[in-house]
Amino acid sequence: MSKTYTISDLAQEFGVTTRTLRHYGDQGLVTPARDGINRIYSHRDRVRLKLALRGKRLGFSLGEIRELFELHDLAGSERRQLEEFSVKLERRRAQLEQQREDVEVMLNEIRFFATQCQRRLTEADTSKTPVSDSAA
Amino acid sequence: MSKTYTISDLAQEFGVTTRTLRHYGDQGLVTPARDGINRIYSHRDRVRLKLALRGKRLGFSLGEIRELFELHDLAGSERRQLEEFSVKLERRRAQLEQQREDVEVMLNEIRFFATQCQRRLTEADTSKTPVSDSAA
DNA sequence: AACGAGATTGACGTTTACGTAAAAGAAATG
DNA sequence: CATTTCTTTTACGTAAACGTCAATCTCGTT
Repeated sequence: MSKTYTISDLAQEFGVTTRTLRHYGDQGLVTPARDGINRIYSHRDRVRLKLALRGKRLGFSLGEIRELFELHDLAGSERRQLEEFSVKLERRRAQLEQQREDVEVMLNEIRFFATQCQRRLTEADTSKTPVSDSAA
Repeated sequence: MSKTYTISDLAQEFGVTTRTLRHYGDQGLVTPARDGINRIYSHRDRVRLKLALRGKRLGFSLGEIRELFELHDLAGSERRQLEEFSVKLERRRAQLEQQREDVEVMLNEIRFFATQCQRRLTEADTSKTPVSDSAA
C-alpha cells in the first residue's frame, strides 16, 4: 500500500492544471488506475509525469514523449523496432547536443546582458547628470 | 556592397520555408530591405535569422525572441525598461540552467538506451537460434 | 511575344497543447 | 439533508507557428 495521489495533488505539486493531467491521460502518457471513476495516481504515475514534464521543457512533443515511454516498455521488441529506435535515438541525441551548446551560448549572452543592465542601473543611481540626452 | 541573399537562399541554407521567413518578417524578427517589392536579406538579417532559429530550438516563442532583439537594440532605454528586462533575464537564466540539467539527464538516458539497443542487436546477430518464433 | 521560375500579398486551414464552460455524480461537512 | 468541494466526461475555443492555396507580378529566356 504505497502512497497514491489524487489528480489535484499532482497538479499542485508540479504546477500544472488538472486539465493537463487529463490531457496527458488522453495522450497515453500518464494513465492512472481508477477508484471507481476517479483517477488514482501511483508513484510510478508520478515518475512518468515528472519525466513527461522534463521532456516538455526540452521541447519534445507529447507524441515524442509517449514514444520514449513506449521504448522504455520495449522489453521484448523485435529487431526492426530496435533498429528504428536506435536511429531515432541518435537523431535526438544530436539535437540535444546542439541544444546543450545553444543553452551555453544563450546563457553567456544573458549573463552579458544582465551585467550590462546592472551596470547601467547602478551608474544611473550614482550619476550626477540627471538624464540630459539619451544619445550616446 | 556586401553579400545579400534572396528569401529562398536563406530558406535553403537554414532548412526552413520561405513562408517561415515571411512570417518572421510579419513578427518583426527579420525585416529585410526591399528591392522594389522583393525582400533582399543582408548579412545582418542572416545573423538575426540564425539567432532566431537558435532561440526557437531553445523553446523561445517568436515574441520572446523579438523581445531579445529589442533588448539588443536597447541602447538608450529607460530605467524601468532595464529593470523589467533584468528580471526577465534572470527568469530566463534560471530556466536555461534547468534546461541544461535536463539536457544532461536526457543525454545520459539516451546513451543508456542506445547502448542497450546496440547490445541487443549484436546479441541477435551472434545468436545461434535463427528466429524460430517471435514469441519471447 | 510567350513562358516558366521565383517573388509578392492575402487569406483560410491545420496541428499542438491545452483553456474553459457545461452538466452531472460522489464525498465530506455543518 | 443541504451545501460545498472535487471529480468526471463532453465539447467547443484558442494561441502560436506556420502550411497551403490563389491571384498577381516580374524577371530572364527562348
